[in-house]
Amino acid sequence: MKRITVLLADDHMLVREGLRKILEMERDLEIVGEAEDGRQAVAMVRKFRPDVVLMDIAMPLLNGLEATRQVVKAIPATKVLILSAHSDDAYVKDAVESGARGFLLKQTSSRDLCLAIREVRKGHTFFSASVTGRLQIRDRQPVERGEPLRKKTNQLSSREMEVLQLIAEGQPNKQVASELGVSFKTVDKHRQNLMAKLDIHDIAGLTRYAIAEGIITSSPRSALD
Amino acid sequence: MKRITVLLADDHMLVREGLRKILEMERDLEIVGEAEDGRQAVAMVRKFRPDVVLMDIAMPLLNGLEATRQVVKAIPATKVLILSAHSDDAYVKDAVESGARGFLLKQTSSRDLCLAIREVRKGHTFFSASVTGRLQIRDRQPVERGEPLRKKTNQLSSREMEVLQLIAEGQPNKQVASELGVSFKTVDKHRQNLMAKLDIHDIAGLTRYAIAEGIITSSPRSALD
DNA sequence: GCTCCGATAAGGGACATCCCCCACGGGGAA
DNA sequence: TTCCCCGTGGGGGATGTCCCTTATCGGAGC
Repeated sequence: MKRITVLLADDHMLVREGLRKILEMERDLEIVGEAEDGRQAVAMVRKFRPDVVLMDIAMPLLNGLEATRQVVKAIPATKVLILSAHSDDAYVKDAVESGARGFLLKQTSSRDLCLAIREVRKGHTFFSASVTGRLQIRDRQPVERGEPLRKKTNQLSSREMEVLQLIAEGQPNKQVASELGVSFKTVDKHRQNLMAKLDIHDIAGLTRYAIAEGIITSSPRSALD
Repeated sequence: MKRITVLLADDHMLVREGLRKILEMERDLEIVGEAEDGRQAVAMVRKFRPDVVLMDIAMPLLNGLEATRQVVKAIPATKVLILSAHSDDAYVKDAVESGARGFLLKQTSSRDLCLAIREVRKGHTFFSASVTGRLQIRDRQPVERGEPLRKKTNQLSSREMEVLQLIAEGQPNKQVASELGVSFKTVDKHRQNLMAKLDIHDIAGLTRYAIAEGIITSSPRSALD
């Protein structure tokens, strides 16, 4: 009986060693290699043709998503399972569009990890519970070989982006209103709408989102040093 | 012969399970508990009094550095070994000033991890090769037995740092209060004080500051679940 | 002893937030 | 054309922020 061959791609040796120890307990799994950056990961997939790649997103030289695209394109038989610390909507979306077959959070248990590897190996998909909710919004098209999914009305309008930025910069509704030359109530309404779209319901969350999305920066001292 | 007792503090279950598997191979090490945030880490140190705490920096509710200060102050016999993904100068410096006995990168090998645990247990220090060069700046100050030093840049007290983190994670005063087990009005006062110290007067600004200082990350994960 | 400070707590007030409700006009899609 | 989304504007209310004030307690320092 042939075992499922797995490639580990993570830039942290401790994490790799930990994952190795976890996976070595499973009799049907076999680790065929370890990569410490995205470029190495692609090269090792070409060389070993593993059934599954366990791919971290944040890696030097070539990030996990770009590496996934190259792996999917070069060796379609190899299934990519993304391993990320964050369940950021954009990451999950990018991962799916890159051709990944699953998205695992580092908060998940080792049991789910092994489960996920076996599922994607069989051609199925596997997503951590925390991220599945966001995927069902889109229609469940066969992501298999198709075109990249188009963004639906899920995105913020340009007006909402403006309001988001000003809020994240610390301006109260009233000030945003005068800045944009509209009514305070209009700003309030935009805020309500974008909060509903993002499912974020406090200013701190909006600020973190804006920073994560690159809409603003967190460093107030960037002008000085 | 008594084994070295170790507490794991990391918000990623997979990482904890990986570390557990690694450490369980060592006969002289014994994992006495796992914490998934800083507050839990402090509580479990008080409860189990482990020889060594393996502490991640980026954790929800209470970050690893603040947790280290509290552990060092409450249970000086417990040695804290910081485990971080980044070798940022400021992090290393903060870690030392917080009273940590060592600083390990996640890029280090499992052999070095075990070595580091044994060294700090003996009262020595252990720093990953990549960060040792930066340490010679500081002269041997009485970090040994005394109180953890505090950064000069921000004169925030421990309590204020805690409140800042929870606010930046999106929690309203009331929820912070119940989290810390104090009155809503006390939290409000801490907030006023830290806002005055930082000269920041809105939540968005506090959030940006907290991210810039590495107290939290901009990832939407840390505030949720 | 006295003083300063941090942590605790409370009252009160002005304002902002967050979330409902409602409506209108324009522009693009079904 | 009809329908829905988007931007605009408003009412109202529950809750939270932000900033005053005062006060007690314990520890650190002089």
